[in-house]
Amino acid sequence: MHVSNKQLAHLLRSVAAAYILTDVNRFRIIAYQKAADAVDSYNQEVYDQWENKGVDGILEMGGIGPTISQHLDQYFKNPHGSFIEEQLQSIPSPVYELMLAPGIGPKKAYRIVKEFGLSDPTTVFDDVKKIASEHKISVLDGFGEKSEEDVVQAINTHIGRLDKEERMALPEAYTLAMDVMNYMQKVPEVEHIEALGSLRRKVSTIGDIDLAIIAEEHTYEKIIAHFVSYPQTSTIESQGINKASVITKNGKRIDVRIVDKDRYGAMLQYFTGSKAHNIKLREYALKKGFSLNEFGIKHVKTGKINTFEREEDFYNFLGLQYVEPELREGSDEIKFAARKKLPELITTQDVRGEFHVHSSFPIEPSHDLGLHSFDEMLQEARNMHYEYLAFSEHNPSVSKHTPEEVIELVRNKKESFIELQKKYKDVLLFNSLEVDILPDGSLAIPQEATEYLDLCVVSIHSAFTQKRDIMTARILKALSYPKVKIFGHPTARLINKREEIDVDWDVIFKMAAQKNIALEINSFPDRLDLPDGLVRKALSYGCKFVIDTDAHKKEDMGLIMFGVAVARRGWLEKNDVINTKNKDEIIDWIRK
DNA sequence: GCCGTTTTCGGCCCGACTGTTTTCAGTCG
Ligand SMILES: Nc1nc2c(ncn2[C@H]2C[C@H](O)[C@@H](COP(=O)(O)OP(=O)(O)OP(=O)(O)O)O2)c(=O)[nH]1
Ligand SMILES: [Mg+2]
Ligand SMILES: [Mg+2]
Ligand SMILES: [Zn+2]
Repeated sequence: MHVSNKQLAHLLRSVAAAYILTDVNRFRIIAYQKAADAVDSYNQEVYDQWENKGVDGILEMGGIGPTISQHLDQYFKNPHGSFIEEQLQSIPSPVYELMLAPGIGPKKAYRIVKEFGLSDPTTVFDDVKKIASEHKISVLDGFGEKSEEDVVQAINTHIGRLDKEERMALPEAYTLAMDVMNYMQKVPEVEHIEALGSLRRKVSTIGDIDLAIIAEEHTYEKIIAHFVSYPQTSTIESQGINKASVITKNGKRIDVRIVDKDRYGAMLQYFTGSKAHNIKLREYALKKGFSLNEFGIKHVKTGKINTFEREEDFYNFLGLQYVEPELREGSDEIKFAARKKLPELITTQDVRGEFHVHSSFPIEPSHDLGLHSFDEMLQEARNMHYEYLAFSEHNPSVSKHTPEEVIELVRNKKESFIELQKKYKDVLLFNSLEVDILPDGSLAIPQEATEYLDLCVVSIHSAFTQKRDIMTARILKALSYPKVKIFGHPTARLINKREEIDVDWDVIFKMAAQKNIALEINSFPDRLDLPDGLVRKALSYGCKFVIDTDAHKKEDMGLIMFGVAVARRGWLEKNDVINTKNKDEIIDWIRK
């Protein structure tokens, strides 16, 4: 039976909880928690990996070691009677559910479940609320009036989140962050405010908003008081001297940390994360005799503390290259930084054009047409100082046209480019299409019509759930047609809406590298496809990439920054990305 | 349970906040 990453992470956290409650070695507990974190941040389905490569497929992701991999292998084959199931059975199952409420961990959950003999995980939240309403929790050892209220509040927060997405798409997160930052800047004592955490690392989905503030120490109290009074606050999770957290009416958490200017560098480092990166960095520092925290670097022997206003100096002090936030995921970036071998990441300024925008040209496609005309899109390209642009509308609908009509439509488009190119001498035009990869791997366009194209983007818009071997063969076939230069939004995922296709990426990447077909990094915030993890994998096969916006209106062309963020998170340098090249190099690439 | 250009054994990040405590455990970032 298929196990989703979400279920798997919960499973591993449950084992960790069972171990906490049975007093197992604390580092073994941490190993299970780390494994759960790794599953959460992995952008392929671990179960699929296992299904096709076995234990090696699990080990490959990093973050899970040989023992847990073996246990998972056994669990996936048959959970009944498996080691993992056995561990879980030592604790009543409602504990694992109750733990999901924020602020309730294994110990509190167990205490309550045990005391009242709860046995049904499906009703545990209602059961506990009922018990609380009868004030039976406050009389327990270690509990009181306030903590009884907090339990109910935690359950309500959890339930309130159930029908919402767990993680925000980037634009939503930016909007929320901006709103809070604007609100905080009403306090004149706020010298600087900045979004850190996953937002600074530009992760594709954002769990909460993390803000760092610079201020003088005597103003902290005033600033914190202002923060928790944010109009959208629903509950104040915590309110301390230099940090506070609230949950908004939409169920979104906002964390704030305040620090003085002299120590901001260390705070930037800590609060940008990721957690895995921080732990690896701290372990690395310990070996060199230093202990790190969000305020500075302590020499363990002498106790001397160094402070840092700049984050770069913090890394350099440890003998490391500065690590760009997008690389701080706790994979192997610290090793590279120690050897001064980190990549020089691509920037938005490096992008000189793109290959996937939709115009309103009446190509009569089976999917959606763009909103703006060639002219309007080209004006935008000019504004962005692009040197070239490929129009890639969806192919003309094959069900509504004869092959001859399709050929006619494509030729019309090509002919209209002649005048257009004269008008826009500074932007080299390419006649392209985004062609459907049909379920059998053939392209939704007559071969003759492609003769009028300079290139085409091929992508999947149907039959997303084919089995891995069929899907792999389908894509290989599609990539073998002439004029195919770009594999568009390769996984076809829609964040929070549609899963990635299941395919043997090793085979696809090998073929793409060999045939000089670029993998698209689609910048649309609900796609971000290829996902960053696969970008890095493809890079190791020598693949090349294009960063496209898939713009359906001119304003969408500004989304390119999101695609660049994915590229950076995939460790790409300028040279790995085709649309950083000049016109002549592009023409060469298309001919190859 | 994991892992290795100083280790295959012996270490493993570090601190803030809360409630119920008379010194701390639990939970979280
Ligand atoms: N050293 C250390 N730092 C942590 C730990 N937990 C969190 N942090 C730091 C690094 C995180 O990026 C930062 C913000 O924490 P969050 O829980 O908000 O995580 P992050 O923003 O990375 O991901 P998110 O999208 O919110 O799930 O705080 C920890 O256990 N140890
Ligand atoms: Mg966060
Ligand atoms: Mg946070
Ligand atoms: Zn598409």
